Amino acid sequence: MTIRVIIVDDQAMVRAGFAALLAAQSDIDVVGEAPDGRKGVEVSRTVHPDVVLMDVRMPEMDGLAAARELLAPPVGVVHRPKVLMLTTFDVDDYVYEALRAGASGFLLKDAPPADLISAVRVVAAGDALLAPSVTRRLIADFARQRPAAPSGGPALRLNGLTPRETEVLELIARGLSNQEIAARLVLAEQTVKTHIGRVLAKLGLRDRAQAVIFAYESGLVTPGDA
Amino acid sequence: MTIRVIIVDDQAMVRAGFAALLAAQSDIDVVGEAPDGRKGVEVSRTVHPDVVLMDVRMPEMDGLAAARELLAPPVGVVHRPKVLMLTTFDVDDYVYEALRAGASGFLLKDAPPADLISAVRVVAAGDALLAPSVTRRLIADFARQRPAAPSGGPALRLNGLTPRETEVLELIARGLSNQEIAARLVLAEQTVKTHIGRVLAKLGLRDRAQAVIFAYESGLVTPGDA
DNA sequence: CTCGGCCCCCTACCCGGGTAGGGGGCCGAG
DNA sequence: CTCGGCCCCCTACCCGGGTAGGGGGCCGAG
Repeated sequence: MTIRVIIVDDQAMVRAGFAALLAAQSDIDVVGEAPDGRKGVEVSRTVHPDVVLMDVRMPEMDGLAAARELLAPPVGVVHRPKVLMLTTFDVDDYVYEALRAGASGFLLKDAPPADLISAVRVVAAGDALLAPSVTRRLIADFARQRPAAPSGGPALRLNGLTPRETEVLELIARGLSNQEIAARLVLAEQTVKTHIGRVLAKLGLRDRAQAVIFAYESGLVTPGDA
Repeated sequence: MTIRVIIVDDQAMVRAGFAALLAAQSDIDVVGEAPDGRKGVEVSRTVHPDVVLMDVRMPEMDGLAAARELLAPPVGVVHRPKVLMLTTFDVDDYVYEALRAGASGFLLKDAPPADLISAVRVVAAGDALLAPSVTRRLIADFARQRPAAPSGGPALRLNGLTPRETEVLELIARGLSNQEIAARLVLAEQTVKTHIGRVLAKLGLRDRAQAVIFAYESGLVTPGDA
């Protein structure tokens, strides 16, 4: 019995590469592809794959939203595939969001090809799977986790940032100074500093330069949307 | 007569994907792989491929340096492959550097797979090739080109940055402090400040946070390659 | 040779950004 | 109601980062 897989990634080359890689396995069939989350959901609901390989960052609908859609389907939809998230970076909040959404696994794209193949098999079999580096981070996070949101916390914010903090972070990532941010948000500059201080603390960053990096790496901001 | 190709890219998954893609063509043989420029040069000198698929950004020796090495071989080395550069972004200076080094082509990684395959064939046949978006940018650049470097200028640098300045900029974009950059490059912290000052002035930026933004927006640094 | 570009280093200075440690009001959950 | 989270604001302080304006050596082009 073959494992039916679809690949959702915005880069056609990546899709083709993965498809070729997986299709070479006798027990795996690539039965569909999609370039973004929204189309990925559609394709999944049409072909009913066992496993969805899902990129995190994509246009239209990102991988996390698509995963949530697939894993908590509306009434009437019975099919529920396993979702294996793919990413090039191991940012914790993605992991948390994805796991919370019910994803079966999280794999870094630069993992050895053999890992991808076995990951598909493991996930198809119903097991969970995390890349070693992700696991490491996960454990580290839990270790130093102050019992913040007790349980069933309100929402998924970027690493536990409040809306205001996220807003400030984005303006930092646009290159604004504290003064400019204050003007833009109609706040005292001190308040801006306070927000930034909390952002840096929550994310474990040193300064606004690292904050900019985080914003890009986490997808809060994307090259070209300046 | 098959086209012998080697793939030089730091991500094993990418190599495997491309290899699978190309190997499926009856007229193309993948005869080697390497994870960085230096090893790529070695492999090329060993297996004498017709075409080298070369990623731009890699550890140890980047794709541009490796391309120069292969295309201007030291005396005694006779083999001279075609080099097809691969990149995820279309930054002008990379294009210029690669073309000046004698690369046969420049392809964006997110091009359709069919393009990659035909690109290999085109290049192997001795023709040059640029991705459409690269061509567009190339023309646009020439169009609005102030007669800066009058002719045959020294080199192609990111917006007129010297190699050292570019190096410093990249470290800023990695989140390093001035002190850390100084340690990394074995410089006085003051020297680092001097370089940064010039970078900011040349690029019209205010501070290192904006420098980080520039690095991402220009493609000097890409989300995911942290 | 001279000259220009690059690289490295320096002193002196200041300000923006970040830290530490406060306070108050609002609001939804329990 | 109380309590916790969030948001906004404050003083005080300091240091990293950035500016201004120097200097010297190397090297390739002319």
